[in-house]
Amino acid sequence: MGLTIKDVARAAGTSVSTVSKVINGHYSISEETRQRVLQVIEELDYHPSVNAQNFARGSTRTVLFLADLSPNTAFENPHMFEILSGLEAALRKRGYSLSLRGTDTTAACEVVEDVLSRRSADGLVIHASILSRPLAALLTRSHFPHIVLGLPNFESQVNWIDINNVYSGVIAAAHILEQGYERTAFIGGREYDMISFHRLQGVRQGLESAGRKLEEQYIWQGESNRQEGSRMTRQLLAMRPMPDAIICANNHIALGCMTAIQEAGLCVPKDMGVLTFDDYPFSQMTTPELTVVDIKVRDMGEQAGRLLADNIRHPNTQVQTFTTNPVLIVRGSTQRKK
Amino acid sequence: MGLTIKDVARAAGTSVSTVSKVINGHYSISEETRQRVLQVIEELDYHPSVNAQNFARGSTRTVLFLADLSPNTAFENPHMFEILSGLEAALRKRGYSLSLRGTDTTAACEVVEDVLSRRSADGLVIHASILSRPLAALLTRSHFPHIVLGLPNFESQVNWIDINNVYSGVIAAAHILEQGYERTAFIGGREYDMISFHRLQGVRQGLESAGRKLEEQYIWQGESNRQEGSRMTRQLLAMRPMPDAIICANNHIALGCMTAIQEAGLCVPKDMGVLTFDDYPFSQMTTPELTVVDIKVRDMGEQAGRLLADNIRHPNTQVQTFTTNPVLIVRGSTQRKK
DNA sequence: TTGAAAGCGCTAACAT
DNA sequence: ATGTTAGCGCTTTCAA
Repeated sequence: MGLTIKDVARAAGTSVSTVSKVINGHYSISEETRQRVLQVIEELDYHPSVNAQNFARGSTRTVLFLADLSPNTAFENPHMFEILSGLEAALRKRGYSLSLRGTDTTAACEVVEDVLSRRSADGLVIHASILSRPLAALLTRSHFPHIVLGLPNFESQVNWIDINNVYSGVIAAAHILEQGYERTAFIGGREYDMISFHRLQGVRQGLESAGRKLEEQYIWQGESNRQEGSRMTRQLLAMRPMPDAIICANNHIALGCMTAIQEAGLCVPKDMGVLTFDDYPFSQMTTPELTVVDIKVRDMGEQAGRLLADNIRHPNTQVQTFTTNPVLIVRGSTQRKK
Repeated sequence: MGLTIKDVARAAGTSVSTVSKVINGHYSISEETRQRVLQVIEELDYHPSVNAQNFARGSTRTVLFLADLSPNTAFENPHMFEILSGLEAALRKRGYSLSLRGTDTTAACEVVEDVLSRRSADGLVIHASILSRPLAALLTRSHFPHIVLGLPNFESQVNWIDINNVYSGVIAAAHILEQGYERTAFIGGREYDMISFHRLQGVRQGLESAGRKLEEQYIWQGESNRQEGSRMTRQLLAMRPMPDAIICANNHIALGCMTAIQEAGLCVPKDMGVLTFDDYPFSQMTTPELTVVDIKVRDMGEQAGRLLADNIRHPNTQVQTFTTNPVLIVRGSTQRKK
């Protein structure tokens, strides 16, 4: 097996260090020898050994992705894979490869300690769901390049990136108003459901900045499932005046909402506009199909990759960002205007 | 930076090679020194450098996963992530870490050539959707450890593993019979849809082995979407005698099927049993919920990991396996019996 | 602008 | 059972 850098040096009539410099784009090499060496590399079809490069450099050019990969997470979190794809693309563009490692919250600390001491990665991407205070402390203390996907649910100095759910709410409100709906309602998850909460906040802001108001009695909270979506919707339908548009915090709730409206004999989007967040395959399974404020979650992965690559170069910068890339996908459920 | 094997050797009063042997579980070390060295390693909190180990061994202890990771593949293929999770778990258990690389069919060959020449992985997991003839040839010719996820759609000598869709069909048929349905129909995708075809085959076998028959006029093929599912179902409902159970090749078709049956004023599961394959989140979104023959796709990932690890140890064995792990999930759509 | 040579930290063949 | 030592293939400092 294998050509080495020596073979190239010999064939090109130079030293190995010259070849190395050519490979790494060192400035001190004359254009002439650069071309010659490149030519030889091409002819010999030489590829430097990744292992030897890593070893000599003391780095791995690898980023490790840490998340909970227990059975069924994929179904519950179809976004994770998209994030991963975006991340991989962004990292590869910058010369890093991506490794994957499943772990739960408890084990995560040990895993990270292991990575640090064995130097088996140059950076870490950590899903917020497995971030604990000790882990955050470890990350901060070690100054190891990292980025957390999602807003940590406690104060910390870690680098993180998250979707701007508030802004998504603003977009939702704007669309509802633009379609001429007058009395907007919001049904969402419980207090601890931060995503729902932020979306609610955004809707409120969006309405208020247009001089409208999200009436308190039009806000309902419950579990995130279809049954609850139906239940909350029925509450709304019983009110006078009845709202004429319902913004649902997520798809599950929205599906229940649609059912309840149809069972009440009302027509979407004429009697009631319905809007939700995130474009899932089943957003298009209702009649009419659901208007959604979608999130370019792949973009978030790409941004995470970019930020992490920067962080590897400049380990002492802190990054805490909301990415603001929601996109409105208008479908039948809010198309009141022609 | 950091502790090296020399520090450990010095502290333990042995040579570096002894320490190395302890680390790698070499047989020739006495229990006594083993304990002493282990103790020192513990005390010093020493962790061998992955880079140095890889370099010295000439291997990476890494497996690369190759698949198409373009936008939206996650939605279209929710299974991929589950496979990945299973794979990671199985590989980790065997000392390998998993890397991820997105590529299309065309670029895949170059990527693999690069991996081979740079020795950047010890093995490859390749999704069948990006496998081309040249790539298969390269894999075979190079004897590089690999496993393809999914049955290649051409003859080849590569190692592969796939779901046993035929067997899933058999399970489906058995359940339908067991529930007392008399005239089974099958609606599925076009000829080129191999998954549908295999399931059909299985249903046929299952019925025949019970002395029944899948009548040719009860078999319809169309595109895999809801519209077509409805259309094919309406065809079936118009036939006399009408079938009393419909096996749908996939969820999309099944959803259309349910709609058509309900529009015709018939009752599932009394007048018509409905069964499909794969448990998706939306399998439970119909009323009644769909009985499905599910596939433990995570298990397939785990098996792939195991097979690949074996293949890395024994590069000259060929593996071409159907994993037979379908599981019947009985829900309302076929529960005719009490 | 180029080259010589000293590592990088570990493994494994060989010697004891 | 343990130790000695020659690599592994590259990067990088320093001298020329």
